[in-house]
Amino acid sequence: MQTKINIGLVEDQLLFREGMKAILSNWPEIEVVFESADGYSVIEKLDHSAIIPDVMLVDLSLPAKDGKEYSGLNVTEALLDKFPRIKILILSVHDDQNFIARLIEQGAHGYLVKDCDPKEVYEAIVSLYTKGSYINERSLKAIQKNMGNKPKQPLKASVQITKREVEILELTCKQLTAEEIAERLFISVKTVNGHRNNLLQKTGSRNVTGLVIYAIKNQLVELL
Amino acid sequence: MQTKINIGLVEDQLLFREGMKAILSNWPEIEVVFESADGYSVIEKLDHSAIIPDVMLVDLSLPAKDGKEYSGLNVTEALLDKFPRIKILILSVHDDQNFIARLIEQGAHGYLVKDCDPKEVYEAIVSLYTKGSYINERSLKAIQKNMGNKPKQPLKASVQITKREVEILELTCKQLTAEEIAERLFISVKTVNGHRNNLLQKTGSRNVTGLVIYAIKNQLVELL
DNA sequence: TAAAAAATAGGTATTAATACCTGTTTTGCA
DNA sequence: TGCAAAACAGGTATTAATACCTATTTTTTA
Repeated sequence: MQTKINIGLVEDQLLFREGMKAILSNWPEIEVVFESADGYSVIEKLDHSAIIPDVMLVDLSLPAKDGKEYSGLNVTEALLDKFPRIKILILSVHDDQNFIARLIEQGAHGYLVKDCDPKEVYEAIVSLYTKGSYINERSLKAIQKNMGNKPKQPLKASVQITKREVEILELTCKQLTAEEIAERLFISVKTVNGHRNNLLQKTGSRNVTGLVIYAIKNQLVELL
Repeated sequence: MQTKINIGLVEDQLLFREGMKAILSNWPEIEVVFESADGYSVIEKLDHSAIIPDVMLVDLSLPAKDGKEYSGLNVTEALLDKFPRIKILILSVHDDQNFIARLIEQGAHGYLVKDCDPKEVYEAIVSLYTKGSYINERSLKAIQKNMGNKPKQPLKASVQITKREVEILELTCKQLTAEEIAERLFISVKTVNGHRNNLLQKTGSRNVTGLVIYAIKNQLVELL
């Protein structure tokens, strides 16, 4: 009779969450005791939760709310700060070496691609619970490659994008020019360009291309 | 003793696929008999498959290959053409009314958001099997809203983006200017702009913003 | 209610992108 | 091997975006 490993899920898609629960139910020593569909209420929910999970599976690309970011990264930061005993396993659709390295550097205890085998998830969870971390081959390579590779920019400055700026971003993504946006919003072109310049600053972009990518990555705009 | 409903899954993420199988295993009358991680091999796999599924769950945003598109949409088209008896249920992360309407117009028999309840998936499958379609409230609204709303542009012109154009797209998404791309590829700025102009034409975009969005939507570039 | 943040608007340059052309060379395929 | 597509490159304008500023008004929040 061993102790159960308590799992928490932070993932916006209900289907994926349910699927994960169904998968994990194959291993009786694992139990999902916490769930959240978003990042911004995780800490609050945990404060009112009877059971604190041992391992938290966090989706990297959680949707933003009101222009504020609550990505898996932010959740990781917050968890490390408030619930340092919880081990964090990042789940992501992406498989970027550079990114994995930075994530682990930030404090995540493990990283898995959503395309991985269910068994790997199990192994990762057990490893996180018993050893405190799970570094698979890919992650290890990622870390090694990025070792000493300074100048490391901060992964995200965790900047605050204002409501108006999100509007500008949305219309920019709809291929409107600054002039058209100005007309649409009944403001001066100068103002629109001011917002754009601020956005370029805040997001560390060089041009609209960067803004669009940023907006999509941080789910500030709808892609379809 | 009733007949089993044979299900096929077309979804690139293994975890999601496994999760879906686990979820569906709750209903004994449903069985997953076919799987594909991509869109371009579905027809071929079906040709060699002993059991043809009754209902095919297709992820809308399947990755492209070699610049050719094989989205859920293309799979739908191909399936309708070659295996018209298979009912198609589109799964998507997005919830855009306009898009749902067009998808159903294209021949899909049902549409579900990935954020839905597992029970809804079951209901949709049963409905597709028994009635041949599954239109929930949202989908219905979407269709009604778009009824008669001509001028309907084709959902996708299914244009062919060349290898070089994809390169240009990738570098453009990395925020390089035309001049920088020219340097990088050892070609003239004029050529780069030529490619860009062609891309604008082919994708029906007004500016780089449109190109970036197109590239991401069609997964011609990596987002991270 | 005072201070901070956001939104507004202006000026002045420079650089980049886009819209039209024309044409040649290279490459892949039937 | 010959055709078609792709890649290449040039010219000439025009429009849009970006990089710097400064400064006022409105809104939010502590």
